Amino acid sequence: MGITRRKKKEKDQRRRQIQSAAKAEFSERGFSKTTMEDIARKAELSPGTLYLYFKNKEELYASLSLKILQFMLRRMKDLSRENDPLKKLGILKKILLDVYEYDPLSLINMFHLQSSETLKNISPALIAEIENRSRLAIGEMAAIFSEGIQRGVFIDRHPVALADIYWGLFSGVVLWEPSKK
Amino acid sequence: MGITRRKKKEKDQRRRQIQSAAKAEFSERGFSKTTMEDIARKAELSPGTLYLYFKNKEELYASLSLKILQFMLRRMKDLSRENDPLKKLGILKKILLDVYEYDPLSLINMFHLQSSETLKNISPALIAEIENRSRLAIGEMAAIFSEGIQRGVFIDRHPVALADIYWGLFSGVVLWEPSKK
Amino acid sequence: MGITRRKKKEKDQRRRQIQSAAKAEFSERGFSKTTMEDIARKAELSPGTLYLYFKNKEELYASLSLKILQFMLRRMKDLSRENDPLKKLGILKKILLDVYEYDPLSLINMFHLQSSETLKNISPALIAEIENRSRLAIGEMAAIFSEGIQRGVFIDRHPVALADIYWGLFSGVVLWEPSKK
Amino acid sequence: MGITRRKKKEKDQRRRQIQSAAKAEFSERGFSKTTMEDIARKAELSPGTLYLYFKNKEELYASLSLKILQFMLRRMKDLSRENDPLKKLGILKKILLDVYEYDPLSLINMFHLQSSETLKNISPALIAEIENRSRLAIGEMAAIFSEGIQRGVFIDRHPVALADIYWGLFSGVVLWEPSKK
DNA sequence: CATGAATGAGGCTTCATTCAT
DNA sequence: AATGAATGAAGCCTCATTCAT
Repeated sequence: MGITRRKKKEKDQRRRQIQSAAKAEFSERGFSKTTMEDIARKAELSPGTLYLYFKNKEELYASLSLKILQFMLRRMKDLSRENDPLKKLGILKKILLDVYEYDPLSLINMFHLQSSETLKNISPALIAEIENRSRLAIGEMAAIFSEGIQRGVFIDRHPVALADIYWGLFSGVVLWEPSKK
Repeated sequence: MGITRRKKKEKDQRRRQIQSAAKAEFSERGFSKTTMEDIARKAELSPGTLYLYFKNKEELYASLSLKILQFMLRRMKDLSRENDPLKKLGILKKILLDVYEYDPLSLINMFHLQSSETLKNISPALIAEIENRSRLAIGEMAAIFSEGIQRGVFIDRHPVALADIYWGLFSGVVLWEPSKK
Repeated sequence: MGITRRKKKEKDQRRRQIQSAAKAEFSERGFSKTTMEDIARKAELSPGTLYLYFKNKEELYASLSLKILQFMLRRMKDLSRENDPLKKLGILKKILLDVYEYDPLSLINMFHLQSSETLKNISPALIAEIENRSRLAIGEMAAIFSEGIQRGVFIDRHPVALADIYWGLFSGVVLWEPSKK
Repeated sequence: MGITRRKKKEKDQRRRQIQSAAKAEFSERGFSKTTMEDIARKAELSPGTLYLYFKNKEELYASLSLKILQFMLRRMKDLSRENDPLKKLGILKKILLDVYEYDPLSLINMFHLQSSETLKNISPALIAEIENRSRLAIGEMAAIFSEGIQRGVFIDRHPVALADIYWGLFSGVVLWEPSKK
């Protein structure tokens, strides 16, 4: 089934091509101001083609979040190899920076997705998957703080709150960065 | 001129009424997803009336940023009364928290304005004013770091960069907050 | 409240103006081939205006059925004044012809609505109302046959079936009529 | 020419396969709401293939009418063997019922074709052929009435009008039937 | 011949903005 | 000044049709 395989590969390639164009456009103009035609033009495709790969505009947008979360979770595997909470925090910092470098635009999209309106046109399955991975990521971070508190290395606050703050600080810097142009 | 004065007062009052409604709606749904009719309904006015007070949707949006920046700059006057860079930083923290408490929604809108889409329909004059005030605020903050570095209290990095980071952290926390629902 | 009253009247008038244009266009080209712009042009309005009076294309279409059913039911009041089943049948024939003459186009639309796809964009309330009235009309007809059978004037078949047949014959002639051009 | 013959047979077979799928889909959802992909899926072919057998959607639709008309005309040959107008009418009734039973869906499609939207994309040749056969069928029916009137068996009305009415009643019942669900 | 990915025209609908009252 | 009905441009999306493989 060599042909089938190649077909699949080309299809995946096309998907990525669209996602790449979408990422650039969404990041530059935001979700609402970006038109499907903008994305199609950037991807050098016709508008109709986008719909062969993504059910609608919102799913295309959300798919970008999924990608970056996937990458982040993969990298978070590293954390389990380290024991010292402080060092874990260091690794976490490194991971977040890596994620930012790997794909700053997607990251920004994700923050927008999370901090903005409920995107009601996204299929429940996709939403569930994103929420699931988000929870995993925050949970992973909370675990670091939880352990640090237990060992008396970090101050005693709710671990999830600490993870939230850390995350908030990071996203603040990330969001602020491009606005300086 | 008593009547003229009263007229002016009523007009200002109406303006604020609209801004207040706009603030709430923009914060909840974001700029693009908020319709002028949403705002009019919330302000208990008709859509047409909004245009008697604001040239268009974007200017109404931008005017919210202006308001909070005004407040912030007024509060920043306090900084000049203090000499010690570390204490100044403490006061700055206090100011930022005050600003957040004074009007979190406007603040969120402002961060969105800065970090997101290019609002090309805003009149150059208004943009200039916002940029000007933003620069003033960041400059005020940079001055703190600059002084601290000179006195050897802070590490030696570019003061504006430090101010940016501080500001980024702040906005990160502010923007992250509501997304936790 | 003279002004309010006048406003209401004008609004009703506009609704009818749109329905009238829609009726003509739908009858000529059928539901799917008729565009909202066609209707707007015929009504000498802009496309957007149609949506101030009807939620969407399907509701506009369905509203035409409602109108004709209303007329028909009003006319069916006459039936109760007559006792003889055969004469009732005569009156019924007259009513159907009146309905056809009153508004042949709407009648055709209604048959298309009934005999075609499920129009899933119609609000449940409107669907319920149409179905309710349809049932009333068929019920009224069935009652005639039921009585006629009891008195031995009509052959003994299920009254609703007879009503269906009668209705089917009538709609057959009605549908056939315009196709001869 | 055995191979050529077989090829032709396979081609015909494919054509019928498509028509069969089209018939089912058109009957269920109507012309406009049925997509070429719907039909292709039902026929277990790809959309592109349909265009190898039919010039476009409308011709595919119209071809269904042609088929049933062909069948009807073939059956109408029987009429010439009978002399008595009343008996002819009985045979006609039988024929119409046969046609309905032979292929109710095509019949419904045909009535829709005739009673609804102008199908301007159909090739003039095909339209001509359909109209021709329709006229033949109606003519055949009119002949019955004509003869019956001459012999004083039927009331004296225009024979074509009588044929139309008879045909209208028939189509009414046919179209009404499925709408009762 | 068959495929099915790609195209792009065109339809429905929303909403910022205007303007007659 | 205030209204709110009307406008019409523009966006999302569908789907008949084509064409390279």
